[in-house]
Amino acid sequence: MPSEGGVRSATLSDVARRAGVSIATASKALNGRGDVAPATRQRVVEAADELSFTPNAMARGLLAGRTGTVGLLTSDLEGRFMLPILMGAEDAFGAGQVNVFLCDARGDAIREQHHLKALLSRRVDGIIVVGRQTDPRPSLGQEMPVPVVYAYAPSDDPRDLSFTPDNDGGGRIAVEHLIACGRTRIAHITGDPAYAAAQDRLAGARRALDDAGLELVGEPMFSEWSEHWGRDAAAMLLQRHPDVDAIFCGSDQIARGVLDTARDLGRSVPDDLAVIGYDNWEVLSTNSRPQLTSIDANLQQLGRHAAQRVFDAIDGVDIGEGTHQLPVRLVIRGSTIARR
Amino acid sequence: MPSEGGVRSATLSDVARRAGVSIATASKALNGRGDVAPATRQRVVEAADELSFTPNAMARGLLAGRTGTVGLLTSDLEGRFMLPILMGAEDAFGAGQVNVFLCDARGDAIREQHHLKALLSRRVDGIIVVGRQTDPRPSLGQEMPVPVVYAYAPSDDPRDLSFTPDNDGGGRIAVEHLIACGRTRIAHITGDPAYAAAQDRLAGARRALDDAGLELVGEPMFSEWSEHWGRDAAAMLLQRHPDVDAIFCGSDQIARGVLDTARDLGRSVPDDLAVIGYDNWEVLSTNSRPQLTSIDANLQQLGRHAAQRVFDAIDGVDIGEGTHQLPVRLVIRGSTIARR
DNA sequence: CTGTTAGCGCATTCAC
DNA sequence: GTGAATGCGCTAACAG
Repeated sequence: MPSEGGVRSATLSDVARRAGVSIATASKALNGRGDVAPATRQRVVEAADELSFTPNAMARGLLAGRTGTVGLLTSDLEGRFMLPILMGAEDAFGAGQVNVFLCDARGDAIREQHHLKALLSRRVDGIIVVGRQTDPRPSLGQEMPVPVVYAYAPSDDPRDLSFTPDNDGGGRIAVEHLIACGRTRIAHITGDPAYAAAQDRLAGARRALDDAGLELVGEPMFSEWSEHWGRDAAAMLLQRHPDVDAIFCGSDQIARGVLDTARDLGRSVPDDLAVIGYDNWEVLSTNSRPQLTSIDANLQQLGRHAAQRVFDAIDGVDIGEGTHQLPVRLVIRGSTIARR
Repeated sequence: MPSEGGVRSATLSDVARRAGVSIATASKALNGRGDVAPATRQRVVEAADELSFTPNAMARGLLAGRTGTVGLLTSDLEGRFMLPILMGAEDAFGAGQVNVFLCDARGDAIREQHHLKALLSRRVDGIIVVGRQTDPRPSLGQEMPVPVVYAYAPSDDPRDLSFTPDNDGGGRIAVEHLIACGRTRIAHITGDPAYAAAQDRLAGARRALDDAGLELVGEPMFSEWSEHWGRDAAAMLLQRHPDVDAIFCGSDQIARGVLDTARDLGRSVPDDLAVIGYDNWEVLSTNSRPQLTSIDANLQQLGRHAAQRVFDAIDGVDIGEGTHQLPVRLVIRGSTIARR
């Protein structure tokens, strides 16, 4: 009878009655508060056990003024960015201490407003807003009754606190790695130029090239974040600039497409052509031939950061403001350095 | 100052005072309960607005005996199966009415117990347990104070209610499709034989072959759910049985690997060799050359089902028991039927 | 050491 | 129509 919602959970007064003490004493005994005779405590604990008593967090929260819950407001349907962040947040909160309300707004502002209202009504102690792009998103406003931290997609209001990956830095270390591998004829194939991520990564790449006295081979190629585009772009690129010796790709998907075309055209990777991806989406990056070197945005750490700040704010610490770009890291695999 | 948690949210009595009425009247006015003079209601609503009053869901829940929350207890780190289910659940709950606590146990039983305790303490109205395999998982037990529904991974206790995709049916329709495409020399490459999913899909495939008076070409090839295995297995298979004209793959990842090898060996897909995947993981299935025909488990619908049942149980309806296999569907793309 | 009292924010009787 | 009183389950002062 899984539907058996019938057996009302035991309350503290049930426990107290069974242990033959007052409800206050029972409370103290279970929470280790105040002075309770060991024998009494023993009796109370046993009674609680027998009734499988579980304290009502709502009643507790009502009194304490905090609920021990946090809202995660997202619009990342796929969860590709949201999930690592969520896991990081759970880590930071120390499983069990804090629980997370997950709300998916599906990219709809109305729905987001709706969810926000619900979260506030539930008196969450804080809110983490997770976007699916690194472009700034509308702020929830300064009038929030609880601390708000933005993750991945920063707020467009500098008075808010936001954490976002350092895409510029990512572009830079990607190209620095290619240069360190001895490459000098480097091209760039990336996704939708309307994305800040595309522009930032390109800017970082350009700076690294500049520092090395190099230039991008051809113009950066923009279109969509797909394998198809990676294949087509690589074909065009290798035809027009056969002397290219490395391609920095704006995403792992694009890089997979590039690898495909390279294979079709008989260009050997990495000897003849080095390829580097972005995002380190493991299902793509570790299953290609060769495996993809990529840039990892450390999203789990980003989630931990965001959660930590929400935590601090709850404890009354001032969490500051502004958009903070968190460091990314290079994950080297076979597409840039040959295995021996 | 995003840390500004200072402004204690307004309470109903704040609203009442400002509107010059009693707290009881304010409550009725805002909830449309009882008879309140239109003018009075007007005043109360305005006061609530000015204070941006948000009712405290905890206080309300304490009184009502239900919280309007549901726990989603998962161990699917990637979220590949969990997320569609979560979205389906949110749909069924009608955004805003019910909120979901998401708990990731990371496949650790201790952690799961911990989270379960927390959920019960929060007095969730129901729990959905989501696994990452279709193998039966340990039941949470029959003594739960709230309704529990299992999704994707069924409970090992038949007294529980579980929803899982019909893998046998999936194997069958996959092979039926291949046969309908005129294929007769069909082989099977799949993942870890310890997975029920692998065995069930194979069983379904065998039944379909049987019904058509056919047999699998060679033995089913088991190993891991990866592209690498798909590539290696296909190479072995095509060498030993060059006359194979179709391959049913246990996952889209494996199918991607198979496509790679087919291309390497100059076997044209789908003319020369039809390939069908499983899971319809779109990032893989829609980006291959050609795009992958695959079996979609309708996970979002599965999530909606599970949520609906939890809902029913909350309303006192008996939700029944047993493991229910939900229908899957065939998604036809270019890897089995040539585009014209 | 233990029990009594008050109150967190709200919805619901039941008098007026 | 409106308001005073009651209690959901719990913890924190206090008094015994």
